[in-house]
Amino acid sequence: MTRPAEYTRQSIMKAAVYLFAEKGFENASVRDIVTKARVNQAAINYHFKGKNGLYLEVLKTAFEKLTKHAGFDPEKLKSLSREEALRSFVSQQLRPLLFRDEMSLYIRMFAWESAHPSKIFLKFMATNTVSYLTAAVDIVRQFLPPGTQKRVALCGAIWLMGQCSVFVRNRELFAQEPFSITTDEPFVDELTGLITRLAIGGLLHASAAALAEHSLHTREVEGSIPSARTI
Amino acid sequence: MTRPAEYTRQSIMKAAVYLFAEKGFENASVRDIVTKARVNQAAINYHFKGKNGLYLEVLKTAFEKLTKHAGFDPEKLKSLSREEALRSFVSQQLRPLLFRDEMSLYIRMFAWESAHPSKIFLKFMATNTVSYLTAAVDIVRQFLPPGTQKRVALCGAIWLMGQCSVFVRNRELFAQEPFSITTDEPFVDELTGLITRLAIGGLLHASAAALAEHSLHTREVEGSIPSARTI
DNA sequence: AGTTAGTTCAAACAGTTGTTTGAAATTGGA
DNA sequence: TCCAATTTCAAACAACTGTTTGAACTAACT
Repeated sequence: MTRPAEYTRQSIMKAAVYLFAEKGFENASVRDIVTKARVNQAAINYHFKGKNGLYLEVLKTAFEKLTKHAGFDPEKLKSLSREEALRSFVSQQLRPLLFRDEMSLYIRMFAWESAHPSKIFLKFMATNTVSYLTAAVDIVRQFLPPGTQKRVALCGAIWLMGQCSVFVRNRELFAQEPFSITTDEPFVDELTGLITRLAIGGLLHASAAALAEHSLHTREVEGSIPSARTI
Repeated sequence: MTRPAEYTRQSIMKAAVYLFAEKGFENASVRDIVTKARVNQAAINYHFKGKNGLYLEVLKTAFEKLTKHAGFDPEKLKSLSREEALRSFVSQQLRPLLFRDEMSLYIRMFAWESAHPSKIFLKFMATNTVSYLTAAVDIVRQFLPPGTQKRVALCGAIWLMGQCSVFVRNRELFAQEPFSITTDEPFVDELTGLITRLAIGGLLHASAAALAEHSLHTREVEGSIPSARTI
């Protein structure tokens, strides 16, 4: 039994994370990956049982590391006020705008999925309990009334992440003409604050709407509150 | 000179609009299109000089019709208050959730592009002056101070459309488990109101930040206002 | 050294994509 | 009717995708 295989595995993983983050799952080809990893074509199928298998493995480690990372530590988040927790989350989501570290790659990978989820990703989310997403749901839930349905909170979390992912995905695009946005620290700080305030406003509104629904059937004119399905 | 070709052209256009709206540009193949249009493979290249040419043609007519459509008529929008104009715009953006008409297809096509713009789309937007987008920029601009830079308003418009496009793109997904959102009229109405209020809040905040920047250099502690680049 | 399991490799496979080809069919004008 | 431009068509092309193959290599154990 030889174990130089571990080097190949890690090499592939690293290249895959980078390219999935850069282009998204569908647009990163296995040939791209093996070239960057400097390994043979067949290596991906031998070590991961195909591209899907590789992606699943990457997703697993990505969410593991994200969860362990300070920004998403459930303990730390609970010690913060709900507003601070929300801001902390948004700040983490926008991390790829400022830093090019490992965490930023994972977050950007997720940004592609939040635009148009791949089937593999959805399957992964359905089977695994991803505490990364759980953290987001928990934060959102703190702005919603106690009895709020799970899917409402889930939907709110996805919406929240969508707010940030536009900028993360199209980072390079926004840097060019005619936008010419330089994503330096003060800009990202301000963007973080803006999105946080927006989210708080949106969630509290949804909360109020849901409460009104629960209290009495006081549907009157237009602008009435339809149901707790409101995000 | 024969002119039955016009039928083929229209047939291709119709199929293309449907499939581009359904899957986005990259994921709709020419074989999908010619099959749906019941024409020959080579027809697209003969009539439109390739897939890109077809897309350009589709984009052209799409934006033409969208502009002419009541919801984006510059005259009508000017007669409304800025809040009403914004709400009207958001309502139009969410149209594909309720109706499956021509306009909805065009809007959904645009929703794919707002997630991750294709090169052809960007080129089209750069060369043509799309009054559809101009309308959005104009609406956004009414919430921003007079001197606001063009790219700031442009960025705001894109952000605004992004708010809606998540739901439009992933319509089918949200209808399934674990979301199970039935996009009926009351729901879409409420969603419209919610996004409108969120947008107003966000834009007004950006406006205030930009104004403060212009008045005096009163940068003090953290949470200071960086620049007018703020969306 | 010989055996065996693990790992690499170049090549090919089977599928898809957009595009091109050159002949056949169609049509309007002479 | 014949001509010539226009339009259709089946087939093939070239470039890509993910995956499989079977031989070659490597390293540990007997």
